[in-house]
Amino acid sequence: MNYSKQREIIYKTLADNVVHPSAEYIYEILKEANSNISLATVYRNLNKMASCGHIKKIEGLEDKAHFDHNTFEHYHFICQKCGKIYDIPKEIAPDIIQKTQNKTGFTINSHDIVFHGICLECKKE
Amino acid sequence: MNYSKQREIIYKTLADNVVHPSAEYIYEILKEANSNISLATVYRNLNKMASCGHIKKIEGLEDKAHFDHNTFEHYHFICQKCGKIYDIPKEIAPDIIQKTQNKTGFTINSHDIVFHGICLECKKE
DNA sequence: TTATAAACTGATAATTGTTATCAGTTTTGT
DNA sequence: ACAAAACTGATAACAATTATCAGTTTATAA
Repeated sequence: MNYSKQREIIYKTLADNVVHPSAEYIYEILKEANSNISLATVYRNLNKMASCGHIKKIEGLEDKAHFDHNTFEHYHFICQKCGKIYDIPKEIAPDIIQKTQNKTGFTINSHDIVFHGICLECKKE
Repeated sequence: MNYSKQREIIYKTLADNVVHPSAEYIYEILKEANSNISLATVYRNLNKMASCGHIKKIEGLEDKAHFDHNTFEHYHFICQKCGKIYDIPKEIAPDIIQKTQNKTGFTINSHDIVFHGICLECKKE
């Protein structure tokens, strides 16, 4: 993979964002900053970085895919009211890979856990 | 919800299938059986049954959604080689809801776990 | 350095999975 | 048997993503 200025900008935009943005959302931020980076380039580079493990792709939320620069193992919670995505620490499911491999004999390369529910903020209301 | 002959056929097609089919796949089976059920009806009814808990919708695999008539709590493994989807028993992650609720204070309504890797069949080759 | 191949880009057309629409049909409760 | 509600097939519309393509940038090595 070669260096590209656009990829660097896309990664920084992702990393600086507290949220877990979609490709579209990153594209909008870049457009407002007059970066002149096309939507196709955003998709291309997010997917490229995800497939080489530099970032994480979060699928199965609504329709869109979201991206996460936080690559240490963790899970996600999506609020059914506000739509916000929260990180969940991996300690909630200890030895999950080992247990599953033992039980099935399959080789596990990755796994994702997604919770749906209502976050604290939205419960207050 | 009213009774519908098409919905019954769609459910039976789903239940009789060992695999976890997509809407498209069910539609193809029905078409071969000359059922004359339209793709829209397949989508409509799978979604309807999923939202009332009669079946399960599995999202976040590749692009398509898949469906599962097995509604007891369990997880999924998708083989990166053959694409087959396997059921994983819920025992691999005991108390996962309780733990996550305690840790976050969020209310959890549902959760999904998806593993990616290589299944036994494909490892043999 | 410059030449060259490979990897990249923006713009946009194309694709794909899914949903909406709509006129007509079934189902259900009275 | 009748009206209201829920359903249907056909197909247009939609939204997210990917493919295409001519031109540009990057890495390599003579």
